[in-house]
Amino acid sequence: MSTPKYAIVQEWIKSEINKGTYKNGEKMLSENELMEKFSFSRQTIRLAISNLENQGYLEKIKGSGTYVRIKNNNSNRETRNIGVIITYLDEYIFPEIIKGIENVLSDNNYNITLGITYNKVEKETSILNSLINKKVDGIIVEGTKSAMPNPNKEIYAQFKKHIPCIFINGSYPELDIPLCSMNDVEGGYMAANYLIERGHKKIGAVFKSDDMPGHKRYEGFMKAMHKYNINVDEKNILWYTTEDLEFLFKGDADAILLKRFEGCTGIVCYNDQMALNMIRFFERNNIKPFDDVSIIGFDNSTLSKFLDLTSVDHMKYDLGALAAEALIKQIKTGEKTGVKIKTEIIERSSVKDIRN
Amino acid sequence: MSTPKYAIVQEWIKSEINKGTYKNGEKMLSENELMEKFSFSRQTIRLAISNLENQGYLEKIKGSGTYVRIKNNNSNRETRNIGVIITYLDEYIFPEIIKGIENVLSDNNYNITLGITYNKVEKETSILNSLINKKVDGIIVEGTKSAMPNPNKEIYAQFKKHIPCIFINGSYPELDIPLCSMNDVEGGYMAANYLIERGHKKIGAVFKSDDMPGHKRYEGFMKAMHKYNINVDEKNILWYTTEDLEFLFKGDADAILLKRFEGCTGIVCYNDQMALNMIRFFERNNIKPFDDVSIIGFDNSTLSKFLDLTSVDHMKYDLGALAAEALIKQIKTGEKTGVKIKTEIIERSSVKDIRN
DNA sequence: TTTTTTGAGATGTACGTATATTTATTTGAC
DNA sequence: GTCAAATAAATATACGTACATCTCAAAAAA
Repeated sequence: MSTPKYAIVQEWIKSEINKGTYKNGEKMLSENELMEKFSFSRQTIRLAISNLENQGYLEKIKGSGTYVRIKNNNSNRETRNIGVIITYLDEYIFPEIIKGIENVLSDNNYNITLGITYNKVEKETSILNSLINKKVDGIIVEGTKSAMPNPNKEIYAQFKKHIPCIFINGSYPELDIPLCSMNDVEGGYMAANYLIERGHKKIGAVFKSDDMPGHKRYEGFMKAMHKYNINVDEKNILWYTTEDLEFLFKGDADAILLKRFEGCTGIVCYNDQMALNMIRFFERNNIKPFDDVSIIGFDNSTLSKFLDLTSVDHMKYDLGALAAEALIKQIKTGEKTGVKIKTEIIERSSVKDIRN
Repeated sequence: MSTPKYAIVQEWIKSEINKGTYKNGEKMLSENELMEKFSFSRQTIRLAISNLENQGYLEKIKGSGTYVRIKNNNSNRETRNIGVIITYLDEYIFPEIIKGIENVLSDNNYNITLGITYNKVEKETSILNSLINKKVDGIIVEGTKSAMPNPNKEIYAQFKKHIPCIFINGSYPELDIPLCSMNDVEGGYMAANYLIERGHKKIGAVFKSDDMPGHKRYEGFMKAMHKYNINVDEKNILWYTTEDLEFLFKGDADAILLKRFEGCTGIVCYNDQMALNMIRFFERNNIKPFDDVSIIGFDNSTLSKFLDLTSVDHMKYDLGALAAEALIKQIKTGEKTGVKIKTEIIERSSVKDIRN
């Protein structure tokens, strides 16, 4: 069994307390009410309550009820500890972000407490609860799917009253928590602009559809094309989802792809890994990448260095560093500022100048 | 009812502990034994044990039993915080290691406090000092260059007296701190063995000389060659340093490399990035990689997935996970154990079977 | 000999039932 | 209106059952 039922109840109670639904001293739902709410047996509910009692969240009074009673271990002393919550660590942009955060924070004598959510809301809840317990001086969060309604939103709302917060990549606008993010629209614009300036007119693109940055980069791409009055043939713009990767670039779909990108002299790719896919695709079909077709990627990853691929760098390190600086500023002065990170094209040899 | 049954059991256990019948660390009667002894139900016994656990008299270990473990509350109070110190984060093996550590620790309700040393001794010193201040429950360390004399060695010696430690990748043998590391010798052996079993006899290799794993992988490589009585031509083994990367694989040295690997049907590469270098090198010189020359890499990185490169996986995730488990074991029981991580070959299409 | 599998024993999770004790509110007698 | 009794609601104690999961050592296989 993945998460025991009693643990579900525990997490729920904890997060409700942290949200502020039940305040210190107030009466919690009775065992019977919790039974009905979760449709668990009374024993299971009692186990959860008993655990929380031992952890110092609740107090039971026989015959009366269960009450929130938070034991404040130590007062509001400085911990010089910052919580950093991210969705993933293995995707190649995150290590750089963390590096940026770590460098700034350690220069200011802060430690990092790291949490990884794997884009799962429940994991995020438990990390947030444990950070509240630990009393951090501030948090930097890359929230789980910010487009969807997130039950942790209320915890964040509670959080920001006492503890400085900074979001990175995405945020909940209604919460008024500052955001540090890369400028994907500008990145898409620059990529297209870079090709156009070197004489390319028929430009294809590959974007990820199930991802916010994908849409933003497309927006920037189109902006550049319109600025130069270049008609965009939608056929040349390929949208894919994570699931498409399985078959779309393995060779089976080459005939389709050839038609989609027929006559294109340059391709803007969603990221460097996609650029690699396209390079392999062209090689398989006797089209020389970089020479016959210019290619431009995103992320300026290790991959692009090895491939000698021109790539749009969104300064992942700076994103982390500036987020950390914004947080420290907020801790010191209370001033809430966000940042948009600059993008930059790292020139390598994958784009050919075809002007006469 | 005057005194509840569970209280009777509690009092009995307490007095037996105080009498010295069961000493600290010793195994208490099992739930079933207590059931029989008192003729109470298992739930009642469990309640008594659970209360004593919360009072700091007992500890339950699932699948093993209930043990006497008397906690002295005040001084060394639990922080449920583990320090993790690594040299780098951006090199591609580290995120996986951290993921392994994080998963195990968060399952056990520990937080991670992350420190990055960038292989600099002074940075390591300041991180260690700040962790001592923070009173972590344990640390997992990837030490800075363990071959060199490290002034932090004494800090570690102090550390390990009070706080459980685990080293990963490398350690200072004289400190007697357990080590979790990958088995590079075995990895080198497996890579060579894999090629030999598929009919390759003239096998080249590229190893990193300024790095411990490079030497270990070479050692394993030679072991396999000797086992099959294959004479190794030292000319076919290329050693490089970090600095060599600048010019050795950019094309200028192709003539030299061609001579070095003349006639080789397979190449063992120090890691996947080096494998990519070799692939590019062969392509430049009209030798079809994978077809004319089999190639095997190390690390099973994203790169190898994209290149469809057979690679030796040293289970970076497991390294982190097992190190974390070893640390938790040490915190709970005081038992100091290290682990050697298994290696495994991830088969893809870069090695050709050339047996007749 | 070494490695793998099996199995017994231990704790963990979960449900059901029944009765006891305490608290707080409502009801009813005065 | 006041006070005591009845009642409802809440937690406390206690037993039974079932199956899940983990540990460790013994047995079996390589």
